[in-house]
Parts: sequence; C-alpha cells; structure tokens
Amino acid sequence: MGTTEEIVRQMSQKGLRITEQRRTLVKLFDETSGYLTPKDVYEHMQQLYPGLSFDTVYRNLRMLLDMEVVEQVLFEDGVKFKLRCEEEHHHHHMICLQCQKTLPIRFCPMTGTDVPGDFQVVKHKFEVFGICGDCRETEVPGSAANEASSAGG
Amino acid sequence: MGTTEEIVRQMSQKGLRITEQRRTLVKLFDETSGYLTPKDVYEHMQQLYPGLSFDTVYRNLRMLLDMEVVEQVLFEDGVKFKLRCEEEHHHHHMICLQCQKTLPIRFCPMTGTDVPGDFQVVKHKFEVFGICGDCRETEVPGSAANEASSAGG
DNA sequence: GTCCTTGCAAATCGTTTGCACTTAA
DNA sequence: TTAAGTGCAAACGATTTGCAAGGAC
Repeated sequence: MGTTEEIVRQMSQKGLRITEQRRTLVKLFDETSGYLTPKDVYEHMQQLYPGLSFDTVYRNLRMLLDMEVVEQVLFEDGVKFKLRCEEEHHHHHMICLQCQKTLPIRFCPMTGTDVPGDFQVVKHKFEVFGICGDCRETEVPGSAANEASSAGG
Repeated sequence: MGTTEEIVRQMSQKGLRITEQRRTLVKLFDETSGYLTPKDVYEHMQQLYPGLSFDTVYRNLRMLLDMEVVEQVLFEDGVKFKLRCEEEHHHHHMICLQCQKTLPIRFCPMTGTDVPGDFQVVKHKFEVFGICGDCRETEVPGSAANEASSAGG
C-alpha cells in the first residue's frame, strides 16, 4: 500500500531506531490484508532473519500497538494483529474465517439499540464472521463450516 | 434463581457424579449475575474447600461448558464464565464493566447490515460495554473511565 | 559514544495432563 | 464394587523479563 515508509518515518520521529527487522515487520503488515498471529509473524520473519527470537517479535508487536500502527483482536484461537484501518469514520468489520481478510461495515448498530437511560455506554463491539467471496470460490465443501466453529463468537 | 437443583439433576442424568464441590460450583454460578474468571471461582470455592486445586476448577468449568450450563466469553483481561441465558430467542448483551452484570439487547444488528451477496455469514458478535445504573450510583468519579480502557473492545 | 534493540535464557501466567488416591452411586 | 472425581506435581503454550552483546544514530 506504500504506507510502510510513512510508518517508518513516524517511528524515527518518536526516537525509535529503524532496524532492518522493524522495517520488514512494518512491510509485512503493510502487505497483509488479513490478521496475523505472533507465530505467523515469527515464521515469516524467521526466513529472513534465521537468528530471530520470539521475544523480539512480541516486543515489536507491542511497539506497533503502542504507536497505534496495528490493532489487536482476540480470536478464540488466540491474539491476532493487523494494520489499523486508515478509514477515519467509525465502522465495523466483516471478517473472513478462511483468509481473515476484513470488509468494512459502515452501519453502526448503536443507532438502533435501545439503551436504558441509566446505562452509560463506554464502548461496543460488532463483528460479522463468515466466508468471503474469494474463499468461497476455492472452497472445499464442508471445510468452512468446521473452521467456523473454532473462531470468533 | 433456583435452577441449581435442576442443573444438578441434569448432571446426574448424564452419569456425572454429584460432589459437594460441584453442587457449590453450580450454586455459585446460579447466584452470580455477572461473569466469573477461573480465579474468581477458585477464590470463592477455596474458602469452603481449603484443599481445592486449580485444575479441579478448570475441569469442572469445562464440564459445565460441555453441558451448556455456562457460557465462555473472551475479555481483554482473560476468559470469563457465566450461567447461560435462559432466554431462548436470539439476543445480545450490554455488559457492565464494573460489576460485569449483563442486560439483554433484543435488537439484532444483522437485520440492518448490508452484507455483500458473495459473503456467507457464519456468526456475529455484538456487545455493548458500559456502566450500569446500579454501579453509577456508587461510582467514584473517574475510576470507571480507567477501567473501561482495559476491558472488551 | 550513547542509548536503543536484540538474542538468549529463564521466569511467569493461565491452562492441561498423568497418576495414584478417594468417593459417589 | 467400580468408574468417576480429586489433589498433586509436572508439563505445556503463550508471553514477559533481566542481562550482556550488538547496532543505529
């Protein structure tokens, strides 16, 4: 998407040092449309940096999280990360259970929800899980339903 | 609520044995309106059964989960359990960040969501987090906002 | 040269397992 | 009696920490 360099610049400005690993990590997120587990990240990076250790991955993920470059989502099978949406306006997501790609949902359910006057809303979560068009084309019948039961609620 | 005995009967029917601990565990959930972490459960039970071990708590929680007596929810600060809603009809929840009590939301956002034709919806999640009326009354100003940022998204 | 970043090893946290002992039915 | 439940200790996977060496600026 080309935001890699912009993010790297941001890091620089914060006084953080730009190592090759960090640049690669940012690029990885920049080029990935879906969610990545720390393990995914580790496995990808390890091919390029054989000496890589897991704690460095965790440290850098946390750094990107603190910088609000990536966002963290809890799935039933673990924590996952993806680049933060550039889209400014408040929105929600449809998440593909197969490739974990996300599609924006502009509709916000809070408009239609009847909240009791004495309940002070702090935040809300609305997520739709399913199989995206691309994945349905290449799908092996039956496999999707199985996957589905082990991911997000 | 008085469902304790009914659940115990169910367990009996499945061939499970009714130990004092299990009865107490069921009663604990029956009497709790909010969510409980395994640690919460352990700490409560340990007062009555000093020799209690954590693995027994986990084993019995899983048993109640398998029996569909309790449901499990992932929060940012860990897994939590509560008695399953008796309400049959599909619904969602408003969850108090302070006492973790839940209020039902009958409105389902899926009716208003525009799903692309090629996206096959498998499941969805809609949760509202905030401070309930009871907690707002006894609230120390400022503390609620802090709590909020560390729980569900 | 300074201070941040890394890898390593070890610690920690939440959860699960194997095993021998106990107990509900 | 006997299969299921328990506590204990140990294993486990995910994540975090302290520390000394390496690297960005």
